[in-house]
Amino acid sequence: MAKELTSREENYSQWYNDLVVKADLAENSAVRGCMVIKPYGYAIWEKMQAALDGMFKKTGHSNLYFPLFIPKSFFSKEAAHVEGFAKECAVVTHYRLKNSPDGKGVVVDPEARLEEELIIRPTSETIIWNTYKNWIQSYRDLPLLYNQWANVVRWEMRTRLFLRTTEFLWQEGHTAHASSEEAVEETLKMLNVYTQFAEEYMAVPVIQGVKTDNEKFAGAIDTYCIEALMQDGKALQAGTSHFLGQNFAKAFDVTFTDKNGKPDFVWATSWGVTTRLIGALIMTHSDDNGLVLPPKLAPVHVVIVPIYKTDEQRSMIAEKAEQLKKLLEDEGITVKFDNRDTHKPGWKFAEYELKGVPVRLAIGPKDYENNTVEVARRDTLEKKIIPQEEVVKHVKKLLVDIQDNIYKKALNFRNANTFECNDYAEMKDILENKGGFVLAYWDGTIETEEKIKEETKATIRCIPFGQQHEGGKCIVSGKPSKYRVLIARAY
RNA sequence: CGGGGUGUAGCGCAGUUGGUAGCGUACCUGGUUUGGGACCAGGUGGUCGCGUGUUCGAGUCACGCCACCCCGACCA
Repeated sequence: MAKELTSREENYSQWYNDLVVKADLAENSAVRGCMVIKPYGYAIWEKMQAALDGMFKKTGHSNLYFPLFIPKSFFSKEAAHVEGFAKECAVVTHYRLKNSPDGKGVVVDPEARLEEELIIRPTSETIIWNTYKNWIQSYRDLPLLYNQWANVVRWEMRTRLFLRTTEFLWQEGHTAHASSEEAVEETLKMLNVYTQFAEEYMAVPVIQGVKTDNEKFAGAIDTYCIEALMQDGKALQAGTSHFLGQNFAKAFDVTFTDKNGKPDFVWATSWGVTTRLIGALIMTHSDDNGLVLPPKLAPVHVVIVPIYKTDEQRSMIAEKAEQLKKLLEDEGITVKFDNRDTHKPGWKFAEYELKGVPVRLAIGPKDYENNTVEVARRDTLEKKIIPQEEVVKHVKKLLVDIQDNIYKKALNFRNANTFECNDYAEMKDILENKGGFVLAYWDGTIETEEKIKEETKATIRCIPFGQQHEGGKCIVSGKPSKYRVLIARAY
């Protein structure tokens, strides 16, 4: 019993930390607040990247790459933007080290101070718009539909593996358009891409909406988001897409000549998702036995564990396993045959459950004789003996079933923990004792928003799309309200 | 940055009134095992976070520093 997990009930946050480390996804590094993403965790990120990147390409985007460093002066050009990020920027002031005078180690060479300090990007709007200025003259140059996969740094006080680290990986799309309508359309299009990715690949149901002015991205006109509900009843923002209006074009003087020969500022969007999605994935599906990964993002779909007593059995079963592996791989399924003799089958079962491998096949002497295989599915832990000739068909179906089942399970959980609420005391009680999403009327004022935040520690996550009711009274002030907002404590 | 806590073998921990460090696990070797985290025997592994002090003698006492974790405020 080498790797006992803390149970979710006992301590959810400890469970999460244990799981990330014990499933070998990531660990804390020698640098405060920064993590080492280990191969298994990185493999999940690569799967996410591949799926998202394909979707970006299909919607007409290309990748490019901008520098990690941004001249300090760029940052002061968009007032709201500076305000939003100033407190968490890492600043490069020098470019050289030298041997310490006392002979012990190295010191920063005071002679090598930069004329202008460089900011390590917390996001790249400023350098990108400074550059787009040179790329855009006419409406014929538009739109620019670009994306970059990059690392960014935000100097956070308190960090948690994947959920909040000082450095993290993400993609940031930055597009330029000739009209407001087109930019808004792009913003919503990418929100839909994120939604589709979350639901179809991650099997995480999300709620689409728009952020309040108070919660929106610094420098945006509107911030759209998708919000997911974790098993502990807390919300997690799984993606954001911003309509930036002409704010950055004005700040960096990016103009174009329209069809009528008139100059105008360019319209902008930006949108991103981060390695935080791995945290969302973990907290949505996993259980007290370990990770539960959706087949579409699992680095390994199927693990084959041989069971044997003698060397002869071992080699006969290995041959059978290799045959099955090949058949499954021909169907595009990723298979690991764990033929190590250094660990017992029971150990391997526990290990791959911890790592969330969706399907496990076990082949032992009895199976060899009967031409059968034991199939176990990770999401329900059910086991079943099936004939070998049905393995491929069965596994293919099982992978689809698991993807489907964990999505439904997550959706049911969210539905069971989403409360339409019209009474403030009741809302407080829900947020305090049960957790989950509360849908309540809000009068639209920042005063009410701040009051809710202060008294419940929950925030307005978004104003959900597609509300068709006639309105009601604000849950706090009693003033008329057009729509319900999504309220929850959040990561 | 505030409150709390912890630093002793890779990991998790014990260490009494101060006497030169131990347990579990992991690791290595050999053997028996293998259908849910095997067992037996033997073995390797420590600058006790760092520094200064008290003392004949410090993991243990004093002072200072550092790091990490948890809880808050800020955030994807």
